[in-house]
Parts: sequence; structure tokens; C-alpha cells
Amino acid sequence: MELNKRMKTILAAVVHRYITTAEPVSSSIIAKEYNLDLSAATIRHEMYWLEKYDYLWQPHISAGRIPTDKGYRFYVDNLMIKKYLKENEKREIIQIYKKNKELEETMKITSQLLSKLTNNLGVVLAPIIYDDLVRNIQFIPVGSNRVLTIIVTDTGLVCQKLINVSGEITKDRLSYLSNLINNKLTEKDINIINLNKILKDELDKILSFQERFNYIYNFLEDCFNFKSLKNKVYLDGRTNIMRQPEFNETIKLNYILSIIEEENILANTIRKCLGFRKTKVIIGKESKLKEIQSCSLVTSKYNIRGKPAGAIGVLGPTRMDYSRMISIVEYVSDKLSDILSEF
Amino acid sequence: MELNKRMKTILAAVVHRYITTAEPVSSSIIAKEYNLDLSAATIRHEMYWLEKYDYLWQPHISAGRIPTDKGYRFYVDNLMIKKYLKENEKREIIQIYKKNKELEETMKITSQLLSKLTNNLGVVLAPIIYDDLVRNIQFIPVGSNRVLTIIVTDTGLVCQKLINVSGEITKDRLSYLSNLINNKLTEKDINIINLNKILKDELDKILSFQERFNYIYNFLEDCFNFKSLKNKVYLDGRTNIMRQPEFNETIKLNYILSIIEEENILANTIRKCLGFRKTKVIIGKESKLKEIQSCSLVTSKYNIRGKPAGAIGVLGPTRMDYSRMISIVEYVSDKLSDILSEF
DNA sequence: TTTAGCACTCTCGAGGTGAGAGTGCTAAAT
DNA sequence: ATTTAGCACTCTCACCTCGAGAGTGCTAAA
Repeated sequence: MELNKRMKTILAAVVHRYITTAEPVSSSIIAKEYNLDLSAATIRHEMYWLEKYDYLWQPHISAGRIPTDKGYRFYVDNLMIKKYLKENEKREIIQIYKKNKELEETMKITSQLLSKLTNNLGVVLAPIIYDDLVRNIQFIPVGSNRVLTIIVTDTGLVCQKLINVSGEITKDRLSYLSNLINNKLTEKDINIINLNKILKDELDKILSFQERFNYIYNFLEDCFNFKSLKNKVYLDGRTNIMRQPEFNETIKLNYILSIIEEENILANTIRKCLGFRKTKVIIGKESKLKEIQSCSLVTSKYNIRGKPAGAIGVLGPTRMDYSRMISIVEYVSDKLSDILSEF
Repeated sequence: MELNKRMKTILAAVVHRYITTAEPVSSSIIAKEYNLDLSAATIRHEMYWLEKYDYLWQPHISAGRIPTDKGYRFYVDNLMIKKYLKENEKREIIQIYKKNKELEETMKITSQLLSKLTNNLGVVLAPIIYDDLVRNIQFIPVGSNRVLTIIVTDTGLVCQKLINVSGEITKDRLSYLSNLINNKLTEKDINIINLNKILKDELDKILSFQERFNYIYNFLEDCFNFKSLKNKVYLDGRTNIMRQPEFNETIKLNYILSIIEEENILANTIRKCLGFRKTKVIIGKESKLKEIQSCSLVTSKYNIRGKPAGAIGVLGPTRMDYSRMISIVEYVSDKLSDILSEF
């Protein structure tokens, strides 16, 4: 069951070859193209056992071999040589991030970047921030009984929501209210997620003699839980997936793209499987999401000022250049962390 | 060249049948299923001429007929019976809009609504607003030399941008500045699009003795031109397109979806072809955009308080139920107008 | 003017075939 | 003991044929 060195070499060769050509790999190809100093027959013999042990499989008896999920897994864990991005690629990435963009645009650009660099689907999960400071709360009257509330945190995150108010509210009253809240709350080191009780107490004092803000608690909770941003996913490169030869049958494609359209399902799946390590690779059937079991997912977490905030990833066919995917995803997530931390 | 009454009836029948079955329509089917009191041979004869005149075509000699773009056009302009939405469908739409949502979410919901109701791709172009009033400008310091600027208009539109500032700026200074600008500008009936010169003069007075805001002009121009929103497109239902039988070949699908991924190209195409009338139907090759020449596009403009603001639309195969598409698009755009006008 | 009848054309799926690819196995070579 | 050459074997794939079926265009009769 333990692979000997030669088997590992051959497995690596098969994976490498299959990744580049998308064609089943025959023993003679390995013998010819990879200088292993072995005849096709010998390689064939080893491949026979690699198949027995479930690292390879054949689409049919007279075809070459294709790595199984287990084969890819072994490759990723033990055989893969880590690649690094070329200097000009690094420069390009940095260049793109150079201009100051607001959060939304940064997310969008990141997904485009991933899709372009990897030729797969680029996925970016917006940051969930646990300990932002409230920098500013604004209440702006819109119409006669609606209030647009805007909360800005120190990381530059902007939450907005339109709130119905039961009574009439004047502009002055509102600015008085926001000043009051701003003085109480902003710039204090408050963990927003656990803030609700404190906040409510504070607000009760303020609001009890103020107009009745029916929905304000709910809204503030929403904002502070960042529900509005929590589920935001940015995707780019759906067509890349379609261009992959393994998905040239419409049925398979349909299957995958249907889950891509359900962005939130995809996002939650990614979120759930984020582990302890920065970068994670999920290969084929390792995923619990059936629709992407013919795909692999390479994810990498990013930070804001050292604290985990979100994740980016790449979704493509299991036949992907894992080494390159990992370097790209890691490098981009590092740069993204830098950018977001600068805010 | 002028179609007689019987030809029109037959054309209508062919279109109706083809729309529902997606199969070429034979003369005998028409004879059997549509009570025209004519034999297959007679119908066949008329269909022969309908083909000569380019209203129908045959995929091959022993197949039934399919409407051409010209055939659909004639059908839409002259033969189609206007359908109305069922009461429960109307109710459902109203229900969905009932909760107060902010602009972004309203747009998103609208595209989902369109996609769900039509089983095609739902497209929503965000409003371009020409004569909003500036309700509020806020400058919020983020980090030591960055300023988050937020502009809110009376329609509830929120523009935000992060601006680099060359020097250090204190919070008090900023709030002084925003107060100054707010007092000068908000609530005045200013056409934002043409505002730049006036605004610059005003700002010059204010800013000349303020910190140097290097980029503020550009930013304000951006905001006032609503560039940030201008190109925003909301799409939903990409998979609907894939499920259409006419696109079950990956190549065709690829072609179409590639343009769908380039959301802005699609949006600009829609924008360009918006005519004088509320609702417009673009059938197949009538579109200048090659990628969607096997599709039809039904668009309808929506208003904000009576002024044209944006458009929504449905993209699907030319074989679509035009009557239903038009009713849906018109009804939804009306409701959207109502909602956005309420802000 | 309409229709029945019929020859004609074309598609589509089933079935057959042979070349080619790649295997597993075996016996010989190293 | 390991490696390799040789070969029979299996399977795919592209290509062909063929006949059924669909739907037509045309013609002559109603």
C-alpha cells in the first residue's frame, strides 16, 4: 500500500502530464517524455498497481490513466513542487492594488484578478470583521418618515440601511441624535459582535426621550453583525469553467454553474471548510457539496491587521495546476491582507 | 409580399407552437392542433410562401418550419395578443417589493424576480439620476491621511469613496468642512450633472483655506456623474439560459455566456438601444451585439418620480413567449418605478 | 380553390467495420 | 530478481451503410 519511490515518480509524471494535456496518460508517453530510464512495460506495471491502490483509473480498458481524487491528494500533499509567481506577475498584482479603492471595488478586483491569473473561477468572500471600531453613525432623513442610517467603521466598512420611522422626524433632531450616539460610541474599543447589550442600554437612555425608532435595534444589530456584508460573494470567470474540456457536456456544466449561481451556497461551503491553516485544498469528492465534486477548490484566508477576516479561492476542475493555484491564491491573499490592513 | 389573413393566422400558429415545443412545426401539426379548417396540404402551401417571403425557414428539407427573426418581428408587431399577468403573480411581485430595501438590494431583487418569472436572464440597469438633490455630504477620517466621503441624495442614493489626502487632517476640521459644504449645497434644487462648475467655485472658496484635497474634485465629479453606479448591472438566472434547448451545444452557450460575463458590454448595448417608447423588443439579428444574435431582448424603462432613470430587461432565446415577457417586464418596471419614487 | 396522393429528400438512430491506442500477460534478456 | 520485448486482447472512435420516419413539393382530381 505504501508507494515506493518509483511509483511516486510515475504518479507525479502522470499528474503533471494530465494537468497539461487533459488527455489520459499512457505508459509509453511517460517513457518517452519523462526521462525515467524505464521502458513503457515497466511503467505500465507500476501504473497497474497505482490503479489497484486507487491513485489512478482508466476511463476504459484501452485508454491511458487519469489521477483519482486520491491521486491528486497524494500529489498535493507529498509530490508537488511549490512554484513561485514570476516577478512580473507579482508586479502586476501589486500594480492593480496600488490605487486606493473602497472595499466593494477591492473585492471585485480581487475576484477578477484570481479569475484572470488562474483561468478558473475566482471567488472572494467579503470580510467578516469581529472587532471593528465604530467610527461614525449618521442619520439622514429621506422623505418625511424614512431615515437612511449609515455606519462607518475604522476599517472603512460602510453599512447603510433605510429605516421606517413611525413619527415625523426633523433634520435637526436627527443630527442631534447622531451626535449623541457618536460621542458615546465612536472610537471606543468595542467588540461589535458582543456590543448589543451595552449598545441597547446606551441607546435606551438616548432614545427613551427621543422619537420612537421602531426598527433601530434590529437595524443596528444587522449592521453590527455585518449581515449585509456577511454573505457577500464576488465571483468572476464563470466562462473559464465552461471552457474546460471536462465540462464540454452541457449537463455537467449545468450542474456546476447552477451552484455557482447560488453564490451563497458556495460561499457557505467555503466558509465551513476553512480550517486552521491559511491555505486549503479540497479535491473533488472531498467536498460535501455534490455539485462541485468534479471540481477542486483552493482557498486561502486573508487578514485585516493580523486578524482573520475572510477568504479567497479558486474553483476549477480537479485537473488543475495545484501548485500554481496555491501560489496565486496565497500571494493574492497576502496582498489583499496588506491592502485591507492599510485602511 | 403582403400577407393575407390566412397566412397571418398560420404564422401566428407556427410561432405559438414553436414557442411552446421548441420543435420545428409541420403543416400537419398545425392542421391537427389548430382548428383552421384547412388540410395539411393547404397549410403546407401557405407555409411554402411564408418561407419564400422569409417569415419561416426549415432547418432541413424534410423538417417542419421555424420562425425567422422577421417572422418573430411580424408576430410581435402585428399578431401577438397581449397577455396580462395573473392576479396572484401581481400580488407576489408587490409582496416582494413591500419591505423597504435600500437601492442596491432593490436592484438585486428585481433581477431575481425577472429571472424567476421569465425563466430567462434577468437584467437590471441601476438608475442614472440626472437631477437628484444632494442631501448630505460626510467626510469621515479613516486612518491618518485618508478620508471616506459619503454623499447621499434625496432619492436615497449613497455614493462613497475613499480619498487620499496629502496632509494630516483632524476629525474636527473634517466635520467643519462637511458642515460648510452641507450648508452651501444640500436641499438646493441643483442639477447635479451640470453642477460641477458651480460646485468647484463654491469649493474653491471653502478649500482654498483648507487642507489641500488633491483628489476631491475628481471624486466629486465621479459621484455627481454617478459613475460608480452608472455601470452597475444586476444579472440573475444565467443558468436559465443554459437550460434552453437551443443552447445545448457548449460552443453556442460559451458564446452567449461570455458576453453575459462582460456585464458592462451588455449594459451599454441595452442603454444604447433604449428608444423613445417604454418597452422595446430586440429580436435576434436586430441586435448589433453579435454574441446575442440568437437571443432576443425585451427591455422596459423605469422612472423615478416620472423621470426616466434606468431600464430592466429579459434576455433569452429568440424563441421566447414575447407576450408574457413584455407583460412581466412592463409590470415589474412599473412597480420598480413606484418603489424608487417612494424614497 | 382545396385536397388527396405520392414521389422525393433529408435526418436520425442502429448496426457494422476496421484502424489505432493502450493494456495485461508471458517469456526471454539482463 | 528485475526489466523488457512481444503479442494477443479489448475497447474506442470515426466512418460507413441502411432503413424507418418525417415532412416536404408537386400534380391531378375534387
